[in-house]
Amino acid sequence: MFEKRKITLKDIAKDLGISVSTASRALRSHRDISPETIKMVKDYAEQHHYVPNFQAVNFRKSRTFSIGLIVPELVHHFFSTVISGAISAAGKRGFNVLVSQSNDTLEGEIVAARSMLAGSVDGLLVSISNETLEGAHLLEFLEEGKPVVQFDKISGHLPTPKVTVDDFEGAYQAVSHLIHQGFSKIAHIRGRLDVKNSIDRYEGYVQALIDKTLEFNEEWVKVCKDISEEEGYLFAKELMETENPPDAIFCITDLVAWGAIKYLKKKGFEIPAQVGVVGFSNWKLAEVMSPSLTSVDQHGFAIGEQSAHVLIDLIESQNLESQETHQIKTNLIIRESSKRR
Amino acid sequence: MFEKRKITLKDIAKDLGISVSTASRALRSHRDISPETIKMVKDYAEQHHYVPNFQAVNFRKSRTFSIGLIVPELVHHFFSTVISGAISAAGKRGFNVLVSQSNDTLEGEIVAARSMLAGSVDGLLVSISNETLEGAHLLEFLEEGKPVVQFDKISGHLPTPKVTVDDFEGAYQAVSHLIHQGFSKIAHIRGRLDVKNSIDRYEGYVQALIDKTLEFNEEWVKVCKDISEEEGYLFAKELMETENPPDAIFCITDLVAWGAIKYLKKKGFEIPAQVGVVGFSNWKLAEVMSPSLTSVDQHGFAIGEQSAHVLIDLIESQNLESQETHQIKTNLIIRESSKRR
DNA sequence: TTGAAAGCGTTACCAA
DNA sequence: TTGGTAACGCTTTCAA
Repeated sequence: MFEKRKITLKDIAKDLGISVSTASRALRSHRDISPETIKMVKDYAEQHHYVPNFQAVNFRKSRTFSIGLIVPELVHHFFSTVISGAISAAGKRGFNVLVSQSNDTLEGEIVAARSMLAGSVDGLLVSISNETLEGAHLLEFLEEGKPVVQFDKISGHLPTPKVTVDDFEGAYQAVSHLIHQGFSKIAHIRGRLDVKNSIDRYEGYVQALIDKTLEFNEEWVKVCKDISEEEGYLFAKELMETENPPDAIFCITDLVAWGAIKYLKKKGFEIPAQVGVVGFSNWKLAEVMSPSLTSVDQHGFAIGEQSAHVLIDLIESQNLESQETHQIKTNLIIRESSKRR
Repeated sequence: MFEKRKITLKDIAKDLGISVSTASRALRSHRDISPETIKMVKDYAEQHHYVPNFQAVNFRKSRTFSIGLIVPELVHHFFSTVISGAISAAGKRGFNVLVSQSNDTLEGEIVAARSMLAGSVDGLLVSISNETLEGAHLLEFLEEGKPVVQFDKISGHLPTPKVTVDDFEGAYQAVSHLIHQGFSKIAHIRGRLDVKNSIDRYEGYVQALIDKTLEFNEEWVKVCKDISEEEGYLFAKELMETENPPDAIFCITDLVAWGAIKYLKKKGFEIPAQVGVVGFSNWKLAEVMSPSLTSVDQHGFAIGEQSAHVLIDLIESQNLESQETHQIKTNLIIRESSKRR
């Protein structure tokens, strides 16, 4: 019922009695084709709905005008925001985005990377999995002349540009805010010891305490493995059951904060009167939980946009050496869980 | 520093003193190539890390082994779940997924569709925007011989297969549950009058009332335009301020339910003691809000998987005529907001 | 069992 | 200003 054969340059050339190369050049308004020929060819193309076969063009130029994007998890507010930003920026520059997820495993990341490397993208945007160390599968891109840009979760081992959240500054602001609200015994439920984001947030936390000459207590720092709600609950319990409990908790993510708040509510602690809580990420749930959660917004959309622009710049300049780091500023969103005054 | 020229079939053929066609066939274990030759070629390929150039293969076969996926909104729990399912299923069948969003506008959908149609995908998965009526830009895919599958938000005008949530049944179950919990004056904050999902949910709501011989009251039905938190708040207010207020509200989405709950809490109504609330979608926030929200889970992952399978089946069978509808069952998740017994 | 050659649709070089 | 031709890397007849 459907099916309408597409016309090619050859058809145009034959019908117009010119050569294929002339037709090709005319369509691109090449400067040494006469205006008359150009007009003739363009008119014909228009009338016959000529559409260039991009597969052929791209094959010829060995380009795809697509970029790959690998995230640890797709169903995740922050990452879907980043994807949205990347697609928006890439689209404006004529690139499609091929999306995949690693499920935060090395294996998954390798599978995703390989399926993209084999001729379907011109470059890669990646937020590495927790398990990624060497990243040989990512180096392969560079070896093939395809640039890679890392964002958010990055590895220092890979010689690529990076676009990151300013985790240090975000944490610093969050903790400073707590101090400003009158909290003085501030705990931190942090992420893994070997992940850069969680290290930076931890350091921002420590620096804020130092700058305001507040007590730093080793026992007030808890280390998550999964960054889960359950861990938030558990560590809040551990923190509050000690001799010298904190009066505020700065959590590595909103989900962990939600677990902590669940515990605090259950035990009748008043938030923020008795205990203040701050999260990180500013997901939708921060706004919705009760009490609403003060959180650090990571500007995911901007990160996606910026990453895509950096990558496409490299693709277009054939630059594989760049290792610039771009830091995106965070923004503290103050809500009920920490507001005392 | 990097850059390692890829070897091609021609290189293999030359080095091994055979022809390109023999090399090509040997690699695919073609049945009339001798076992010895096959082994020789494969060993050589292995040693020299031969990777076929898929751009060339795909160009030759006019295939891309990619599918397009257009959703109204990317930053949305349901849609990101669907995307995740589609990528998972497509990956298993050797397809990459090119993702884009329409921002729920016709214009956006057309732009996204066009950039994919021009030779970058073999078929399209689409959940149409609110503004899409005729869908000429989608028919173009069929005209080019590329199958289209609609999911979730669908248009009856387009002759394509469809994968949908069983909205009617989901709503029916939700309302039946409320009735079973002892609620008898059940209101409905519904979606637009011209959108199929919201019509189906409305009809499920009405049918449940009829089957249980409960009162249907025209005044208890409110129509959203944006499906926003604000509308939930506003309509809950309108409903509760009438002479004869309902004792339960079934909402078109969790976000609307959250708006309604906000109002109810503010006015001191006890949930679910005085007013029961049920949402639809089962986002993360349903679990997190207080009280936690009973909601209809839509199995987004299954929808994504199923849609991808249906599409890839059509691509591989070259079938452009199919218009089957696949309904995915929903699942009611019962939480505090409706549990009376 | 193997090879030669044509062809997919385009671009780009070299001649005319 | 134009045309012929080779080339991109592969698959697929057709012949040998």
